[in-house]
Amino acid sequence: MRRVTIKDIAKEANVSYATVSRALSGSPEISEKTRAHVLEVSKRMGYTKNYIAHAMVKKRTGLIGLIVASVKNPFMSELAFHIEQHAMLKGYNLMLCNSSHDTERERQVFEVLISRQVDGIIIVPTSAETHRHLAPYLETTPTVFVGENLRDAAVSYVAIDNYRGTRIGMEYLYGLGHRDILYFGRRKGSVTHQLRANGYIDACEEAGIEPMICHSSYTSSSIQNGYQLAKTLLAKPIDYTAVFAATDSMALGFMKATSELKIRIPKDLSLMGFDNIQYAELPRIDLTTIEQPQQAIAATAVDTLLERINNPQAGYAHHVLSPKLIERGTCKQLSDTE
Amino acid sequence: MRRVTIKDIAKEANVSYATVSRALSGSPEISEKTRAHVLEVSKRMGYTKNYIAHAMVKKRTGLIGLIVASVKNPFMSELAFHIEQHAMLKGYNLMLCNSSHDTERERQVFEVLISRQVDGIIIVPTSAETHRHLAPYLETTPTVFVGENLRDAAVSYVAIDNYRGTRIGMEYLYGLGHRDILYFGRRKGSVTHQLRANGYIDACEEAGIEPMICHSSYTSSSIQNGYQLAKTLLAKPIDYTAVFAATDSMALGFMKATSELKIRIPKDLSLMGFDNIQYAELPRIDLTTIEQPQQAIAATAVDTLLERINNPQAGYAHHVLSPKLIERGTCKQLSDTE
DNA sequence: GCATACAATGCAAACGTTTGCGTTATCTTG
DNA sequence: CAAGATAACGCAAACGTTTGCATTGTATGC
Repeated sequence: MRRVTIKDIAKEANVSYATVSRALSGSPEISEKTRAHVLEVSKRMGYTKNYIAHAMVKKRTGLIGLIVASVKNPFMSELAFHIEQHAMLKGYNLMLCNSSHDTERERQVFEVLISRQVDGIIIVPTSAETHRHLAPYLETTPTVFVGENLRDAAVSYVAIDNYRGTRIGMEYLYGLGHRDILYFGRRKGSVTHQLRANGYIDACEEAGIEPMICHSSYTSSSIQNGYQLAKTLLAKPIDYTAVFAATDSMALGFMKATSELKIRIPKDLSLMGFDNIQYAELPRIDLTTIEQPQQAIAATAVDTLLERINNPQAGYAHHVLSPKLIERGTCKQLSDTE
Repeated sequence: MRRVTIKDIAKEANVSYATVSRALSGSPEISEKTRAHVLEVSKRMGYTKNYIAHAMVKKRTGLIGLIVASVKNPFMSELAFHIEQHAMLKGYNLMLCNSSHDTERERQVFEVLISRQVDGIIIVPTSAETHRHLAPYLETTPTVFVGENLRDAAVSYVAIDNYRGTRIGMEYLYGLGHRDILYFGRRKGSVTHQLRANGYIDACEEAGIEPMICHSSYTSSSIQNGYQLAKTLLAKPIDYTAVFAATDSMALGFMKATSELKIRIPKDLSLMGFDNIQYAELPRIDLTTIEQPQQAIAATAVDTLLERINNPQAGYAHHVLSPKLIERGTCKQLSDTE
């Protein structure tokens, strides 16, 4: 049950297999007549090109690797979708790996992808240290980081302006009359979170209001972690009228806790998220949040990767996209007669 | 900036490259001394095996292709995650493709994956016709179908017992006192939906209650489609106390419509889903539903695929897993004094 | 009509591995 | 110590493509 190769076609069509190769790859230095003949024969015999052999000689696989913490995560899955679509458009296919928030695992799959000769790698790092662990590989393997704002590292990345994101959100909350706004779930070890928190703090300062920050000691943002953190937070007196969560996941965890405690959102408390994951627009959730333009992120990520592949000696590219407020139902105007 | 190959190591270590290959692949016919030496040199030179060349001679890539309609879909992304994890465990990597619910696209990516010499393919078909379109490839490429119950087709598949799923759900609703239960979003062109509807109908018959079915003319189940369908349905008088949605997505669409119409769930109407996608357990959603055991499905899918790869002449395997009721907050006991 | 140019095709090497087989060296056995 | 067995390693082919170069055939220019 051997698959039909170029040699089989050559024999059948009475030409050398170089000719077959040229006919199939659309080389100009071949007569139209023989090309037509070869195409006919190869179609008849059901030939499909062997990309492995092709990659062998061309030293190009047409593959790009994608490393995420977990495609289960709605943010990552959406990104993965758009990356695959855009890559497909450009003639590339996708190899998907999950690192499960594990730095060692991250390194392992990176090595595997290199072994598999992918032309480049797109990675959503699990920590701000990731690019350090990967440093030895980064000079030989075109790589672009997604999500983290790695200004000072010698890497290409695409991310949003996280600082501006929280500023935009704060402006909105301020406009609704809120003055006591708690920032929920600030986390160490991520530049993204650093920047978001900074945006919050600066906004407070400019407005002359007191920042209140609820720190998260978890290493990742998830609904579960948000829920746990919210439970301890809400056990204490509530001296704020709005909550700005560091991520949508944390916001949902917070929401879960408030549901249990019969705290009504937005009636008793306004809630704002960040990321605009798919969950946010679900009925009953209807979370007001700051959007990361996933499709644009995905497209720029593969474009800068391809750029890097085709032009390795060029400098590192930094793309910072704009976040956007998505107004839904979890934030309400603070009544003057409080 | 050439990558270091086996030949480079051979030269450096003063052995033939056959010896290097044997040392690296753990062949027994080599002395411990030279193996240690070769390993040391290859480590020092930063060698990484070229899987493409390896695949070339072994005629095995260690790759499995996964085709889904869209990883954006929470059901698919969860599946993709577990498939990747399980495949990784068995030494395989994953190539991910989205078909976007398009049969022609489905065929295209199937061909691409074959070209890329994947050892096998796992596909979540978009329609009950998919395996017909793919028929020419199926005899030469190990494939397993996931989700659809393709009893009569010459394919391997893993799915859940969808018929039993609705039966279980109906039993539960009946136990809560419901007698007027509407089945929401029955769809043509999918065996899965056929079976679920049958389970509903048979349950009605046995209980001596009248089946009520709201048909969907959409070609896929989504929140949006569920929402549209629910709006026209809810414009008519409501002569039922519970709604059994064909899928969680449809249930969420229904929920969105009820939110707008101030119909309270579960107070005014009980709602049951099917699939237990991640959304279902979110706060405020809290959807009672029938679970598809995703991790088990993923594991059996890759196991039967590997089985098929290593033993192509064996018969087709049909794995039918058991669904399970997940009790949450959208169904309530029907008060006797209605 | 002959030299020249160019178009069309064939030959064979190369990509980086694995592996059957042949060769050498070492060991065992009587 | 000779002969046979076995362990360790090298040689070279093979996997299915692409492509530089050589070769052949045909058209062009004078």
